[in-house]
Amino acid sequence: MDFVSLLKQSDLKVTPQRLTLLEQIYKYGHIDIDSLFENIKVTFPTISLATLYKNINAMIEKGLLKEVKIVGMKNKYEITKKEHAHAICNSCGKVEDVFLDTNALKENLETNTQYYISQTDMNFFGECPECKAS
Amino acid sequence: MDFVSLLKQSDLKVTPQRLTLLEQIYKYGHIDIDSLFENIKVTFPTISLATLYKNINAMIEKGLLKEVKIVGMKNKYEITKKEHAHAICNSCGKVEDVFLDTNALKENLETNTQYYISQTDMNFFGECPECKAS
DNA sequence: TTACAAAGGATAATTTTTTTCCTTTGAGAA
DNA sequence: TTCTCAAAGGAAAAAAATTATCCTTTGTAA
Repeated sequence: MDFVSLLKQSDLKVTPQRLTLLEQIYKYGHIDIDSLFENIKVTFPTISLATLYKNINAMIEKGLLKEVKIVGMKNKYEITKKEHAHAICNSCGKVEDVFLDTNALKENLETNTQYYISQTDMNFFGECPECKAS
Repeated sequence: MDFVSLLKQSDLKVTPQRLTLLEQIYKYGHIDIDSLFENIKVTFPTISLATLYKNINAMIEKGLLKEVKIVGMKNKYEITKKEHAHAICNSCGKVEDVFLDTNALKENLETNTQYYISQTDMNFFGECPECKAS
């Protein structure tokens, strides 16, 4: 993942703090501000929450990151990628990306409501295979 | 809508504040804490935000209310009803309920991921018919 | 290199949500 | 109907989450 180019394309300066931030989000897939803060402090002990928020908001504005809102959880952040749904395990709390074809449903909604739909945001809650087994 | 029975069934005392709260949420469909506060203060000028939060949280816990999390908006609350999606207009900010058959998609996800899915949460963003026209 | 806008960091300020503590009230028992 | 008391309301404070301010540092392009 070439985060340097990603930042440059968005007219954001390439700083070591930002690279680490992106690496951590990428590594965890979905991460909230507190875990992110804990993880980044290992590399940058003096970084402040304010810097994290400023960077996250800048990157969301540029479309580099997306905020993931899930009922019952603190907001998480993810690297922007092809539109996808989230599968969330109610037992272990895991959040996974799922790439589904949602076109039929979208068109269904469009003909029903006369809305024009440009984005979707879907969360599926239940039990992951591991938790189901135990 | 019989909010008195609804509260009783949930072992929550029936207070005028709670009835007004439920009536307002019902009336608006989806409402955030600030609008709710403004509206309820008309009837109960001394009500406090703390009371609203306490009641909303109690009702969410009892399953009477649901928190609606939409990217770019403050959390909203709705009366619990049959599972449904939300259509959100990016132009005027309107949020509408849409009842769709999401079973095919759910089963698709289940066979793909081996998750067992018990609830879904779907938001569709775009333009409502009115904003499309203008 | 140098210049300078942008980013980082410390701190304070705001905003949002929860807790505490005391008063009031709904609802069942007497 | 009155009494009792746990639960609810309200005021205030506390805690948690987010944003703003201000000064120092740094990335980047000339």
